[in-house]
Amino acid sequence: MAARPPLSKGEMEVARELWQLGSATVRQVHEVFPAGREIDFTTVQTYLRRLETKGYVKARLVGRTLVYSSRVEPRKVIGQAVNELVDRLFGGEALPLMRHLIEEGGISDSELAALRQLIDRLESEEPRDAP
Amino acid sequence: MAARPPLSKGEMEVARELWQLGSATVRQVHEVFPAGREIDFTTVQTYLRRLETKGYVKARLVGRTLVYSSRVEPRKVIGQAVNELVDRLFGGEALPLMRHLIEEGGISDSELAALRQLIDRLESEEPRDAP
DNA sequence: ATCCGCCGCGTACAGATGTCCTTGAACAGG
DNA sequence: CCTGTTCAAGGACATCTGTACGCGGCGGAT
Repeated sequence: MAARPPLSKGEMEVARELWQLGSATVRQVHEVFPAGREIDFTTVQTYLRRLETKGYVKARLVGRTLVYSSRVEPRKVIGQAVNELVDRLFGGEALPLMRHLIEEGGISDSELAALRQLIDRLESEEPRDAP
Repeated sequence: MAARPPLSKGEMEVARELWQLGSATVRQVHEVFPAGREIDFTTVQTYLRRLETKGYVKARLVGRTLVYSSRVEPRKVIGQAVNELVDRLFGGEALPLMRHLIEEGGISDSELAALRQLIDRLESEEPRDAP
C-alpha cells in the first residue's frame, strides 16, 4: 500500500526516539539521544525532515518551531524492518534468528524465563488471528 | 581488528548465497538467486568484487574464471548484523525482538515447539561459555 | 532602538550503494 | 580462420545516507 520508502539506519534511530517521546521538537529529540551517541543537532533535524517527506511523521508549526509526531504504527515499521532482516539474513525463516539470539546473543536467565512464559501463553491461547 | 567495512543489504544477500554454496563463480551465485529476485549478472559480479575488496571473501582464479569463497565466519557477520538491528530497533535488548517475532511474525506450531526445545536445552546446560 | 547570541530551517556535499554498460581477452564451433 | 559466447574488469551514474554550514529571525542586555 503506502509504499513508503524504507527507513535508513539513522532515520530509524531518530524515529525510535520520537516514538518514545510521542511528539517533540528537533531539540527534544536531540537531547534524548544517549550519551555515547554523538550526533549533531542539525543531523537530527535532517532526519526528521526526511522522515516527514517519506511520510513517516507529520510536523506541526508551533510558534516558529516544528513539532513532530509519528504518523505510523511503530509496530508496523519495526515489523517491516525485522522481516527485512529475516529475509536477507535467514532466508525468511524466523526460527534461525531465534536460535541465533538464544545461542549467540547473551540472554540472561530472567530473559529466558520471560521468553518461556511468552511461549506458554501463546500456546495456550492459540488463536491465529489478531486481537 | 579487521574493522571490515559493514556489508550493505545487497552485499549481504550475495554473501549469503555464497555461504550456502561454499564456493562458487559469479554465474553460479547468480543462478542461485530466487526467482522473484531480479538481478543482473554484472550486479552480482560487482557485489562479489566489492565483497572481496572489503575482505569478506577471497577469489581464486580457475582457468579464466574466478571462484569465490568466504573468508569470514558467516555466524560472525550475521551476529553483527543482528546486533546492529537489536541496538537500533530495540534499544539493545534481545527480548523485545523475541517478543515481536513470537507475537507478530507468524510462527508455526512446530517452530514454537522447536523453540521451546531450544530453551529447555539451554536452561539445562547453563553453559558458562568460555571460548 | 541597537546589538548580540541562540535557534531552527533550508541547502549543500562528500561518500556509500544499487545497477548496469562497455571493453577486451579467452574460448568453442563451424 | 572468422564468429558468436563468456568472463573479468572498469567505469558510469543516479540515489540514498550521513553530516554539517550559513542565513534570517527572536528575545534579552545595553
